[in-house]
Amino acid sequence: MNSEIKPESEKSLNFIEVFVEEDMKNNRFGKHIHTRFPPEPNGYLHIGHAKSICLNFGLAQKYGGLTNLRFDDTNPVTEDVEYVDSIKEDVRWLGFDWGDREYYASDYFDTLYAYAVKLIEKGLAYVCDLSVEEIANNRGTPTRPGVESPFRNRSVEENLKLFEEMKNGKYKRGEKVLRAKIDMASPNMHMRDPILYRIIHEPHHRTGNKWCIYPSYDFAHGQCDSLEKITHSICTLEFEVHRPLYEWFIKELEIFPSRQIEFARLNLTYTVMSKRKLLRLVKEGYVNGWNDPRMLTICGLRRRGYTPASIRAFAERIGVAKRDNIIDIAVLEFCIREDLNKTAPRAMAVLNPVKLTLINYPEGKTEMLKGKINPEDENSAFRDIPFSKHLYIERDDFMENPPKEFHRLSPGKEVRLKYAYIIKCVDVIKDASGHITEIICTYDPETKSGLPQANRKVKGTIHWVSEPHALKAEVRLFDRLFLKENPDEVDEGHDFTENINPDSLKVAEALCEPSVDGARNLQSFQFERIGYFCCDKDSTPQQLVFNRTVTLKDTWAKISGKM
RNA sequence: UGUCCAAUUGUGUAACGGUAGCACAGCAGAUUUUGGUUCUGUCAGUCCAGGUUCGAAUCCUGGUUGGACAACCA
Repeated sequence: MNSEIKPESEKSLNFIEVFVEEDMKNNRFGKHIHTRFPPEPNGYLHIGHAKSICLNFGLAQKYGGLTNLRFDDTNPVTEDVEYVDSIKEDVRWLGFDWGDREYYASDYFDTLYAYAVKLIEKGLAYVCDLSVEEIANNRGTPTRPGVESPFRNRSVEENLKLFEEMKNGKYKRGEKVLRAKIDMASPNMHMRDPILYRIIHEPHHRTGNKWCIYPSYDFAHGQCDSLEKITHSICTLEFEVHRPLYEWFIKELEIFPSRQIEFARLNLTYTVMSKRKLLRLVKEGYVNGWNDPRMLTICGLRRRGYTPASIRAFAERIGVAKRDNIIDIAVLEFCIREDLNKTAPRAMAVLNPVKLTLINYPEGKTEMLKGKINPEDENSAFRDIPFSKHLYIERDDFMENPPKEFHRLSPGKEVRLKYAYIIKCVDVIKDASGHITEIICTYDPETKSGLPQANRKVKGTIHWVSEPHALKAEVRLFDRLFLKENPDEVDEGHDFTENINPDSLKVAEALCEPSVDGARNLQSFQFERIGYFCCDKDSTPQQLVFNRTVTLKDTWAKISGKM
């Protein structure tokens, strides 16, 4: 090894990319790859799905292939078109395009039925009359072999007849199932005569009443991959034990040999990820719906102000591997700050106001000051910010008896009002209970931004808004939904809801500079020195509403917290 | 008392028998009209025990720890 800088093309690969490159080199699938994203339309997509979406679409992009969107809709009991639409919207919003390759497992029901018949004819599948309980009991346990079904050795003819009768609706749910005939003593539970078809007298969101038997996941997923000529079928670790079955079907059905590769699903600190728990948060009213900005659903993140680019960057940054992982939520927050810092227009807003009056500034005068819309952008345009005698500043930016580390306003001290003047506190007015109601300052006209005197050193710079020009806005201050890194860490008999943060949402009235007027839904701003905020869909011209996406890094909070 | 999978700084992720690197987080400093950004520096790691080898995070054996698997869910 020498110290040469590695070119981009030699950047390290994740283990899936290693497999793909090996396969390409060995010509396993020819010169191209083809992936798929296979959601079940029974819930909303979350950040964990985003990882999978970025992985599947990202791989295809990298190696010049295509990605299909395929709905795994083999269970009409739980699935619905409502979810199909939201899933498509979310994938598209994330920035991925599946072209015209929108497929459904239900598109293949006829073929799947024919595959089942083929297995019966080969003597590899049989109709079983055992009840749910009996099948479960006969399956054994991971450490104890199962026992064979008494119906295991029916003739091919009888199986064919019975299976057709199942399809024709002759039997009720639970009366019969079609099972593969593999090995009831296999150490792998999934090989113990798995169920291929079950009877469900329920209309399907796409096939209506055509079918009353539906294929199981194992009998549908892999075959759909195969029918679509998917080269690399990427799924999460819990399907690893299904892989022998996946490959058994490919072999016995003699179909296109898609390759299943498993990776570790995403976990994040201070949140829950399972569909079941997310559903409870919604159903039990801990949050206001699936798109509540505190939810790590794609639609929740969108409403919170996360951008597609930030989520893609996150997926890239966390990597892919097979070991269980818990990603620090700070990584996600870093990614959105990184993006918004470069793109979000700046504005000043005061969230917790206290009045400030400039005694030597003319009453009734208004000046228009200039502020860069985005200082990160060299070519940034300017915005107009009105200034007057009567202002509001952040209550936290004033301290009567400050420690020496405090760089803001205090009696007798100077501070800069951003884009405006250097001011000096000369008096403090309090009410009967000692609560500060107004801060009295003088301003130095020589220090207006742009003037030579403005370059004078001062300890700090604070934001402000002009009282007569301020725009009121509702701000929704979101914080993490759970108090513990691992919300599932609870005492016996309790559950994760115990760890919900009671202060995950605080609503305040902010006073904003006029440039935020007319903000559109999903439009992001940086409220200077505070954080990134995004206009909510509840916002109207009469009542602006902003969601706090994430705070700015707050070094002062860290310092003051230690004191 | 089973099968499969995994184990690298606090958290992720590289290193494919040859200098343990990168990112986030932390800490310290510089710059700054955002206590933001940016920049610099810094802390900190190969689960354990054997073996193979000139050389092991990497290969082998045994252990330990964690995870998955016993829906007619996916």
